[in-house]
Amino acid sequence: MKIGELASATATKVETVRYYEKIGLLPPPARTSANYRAFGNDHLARLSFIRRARDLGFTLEAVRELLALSDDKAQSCEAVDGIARVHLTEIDRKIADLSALRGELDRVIGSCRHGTVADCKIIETLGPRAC
Amino acid sequence: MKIGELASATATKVETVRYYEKIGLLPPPARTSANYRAFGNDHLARLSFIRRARDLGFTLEAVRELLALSDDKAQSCEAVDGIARVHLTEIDRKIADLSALRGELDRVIGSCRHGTVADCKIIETLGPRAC
DNA sequence: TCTACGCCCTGTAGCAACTACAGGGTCAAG
DNA sequence: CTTGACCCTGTAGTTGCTACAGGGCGTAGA
Repeated sequence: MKIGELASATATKVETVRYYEKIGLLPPPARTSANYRAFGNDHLARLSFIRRARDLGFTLEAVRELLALSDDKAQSCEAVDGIARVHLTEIDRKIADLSALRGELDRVIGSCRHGTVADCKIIETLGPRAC
Repeated sequence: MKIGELASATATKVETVRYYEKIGLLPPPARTSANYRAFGNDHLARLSFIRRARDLGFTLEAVRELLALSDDKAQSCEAVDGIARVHLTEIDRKIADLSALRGELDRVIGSCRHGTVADCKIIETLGPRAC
């Protein structure tokens, strides 16, 4: 399988595949006589794994750990569960932060009286004399 | 005012202040004979503005626009309102995305039976044969 | 056979928004 | 007179890609 085929099979860009190889997330594939990368089904499986984990918001570092864990089938999956739970906590924190921010921004926008910038409540809120 | 004082007065790191100057967000201040930056109250006000806008999640590019608008006091504040509304929409989208992701991750974690990696539902979900 | 086109290769630089050095200079206190 | 805290410039690192530049390969049509 050439890099373009692998990329389209996993909805990834060609450059991203090469990037994953460069940072050691994908093992270097065999090469054809023309020095083209020749990927196998193991690469397809691994890249699919990476993409799904990324879609779930895991960082590349977390993906790297998950891949290492998934290679050791006999191990208990506590570590896997732990990584996922830490990630969930982070997402919860982000949602909370964004919601608070949303509320404040909404308040700021609501105070706009659509006059000139001189009386703009939004600018005033940001300025040093407000608050 | 020296850079350290300005930084601590605005809860900013010294390097960040220098960075804002470098990218033209803060005007270059006067210098002392020892070549130390000497900031005035205008700098303090401007940096406070920048920090508040950043805390509300505006990008530096948006902050740059807001600063430009706030300098033109006679202008209508429609543009300001517009920038804020666009930003609010983006935040709403981010919250929705994160919430969807959170739900999926929660489901994945809930399926974990705490056995070995070989039977781990989390790993399975990420792998190519699941789903 | 030529050539045009699409794919492939490497390597480097760019994005946001900082952060962290390295390698120096200055200044006030003890 | 030395110690330590602060200041300076400039460069490189962070995350996760993305976008070239400048070349090579392979196949289909004229």
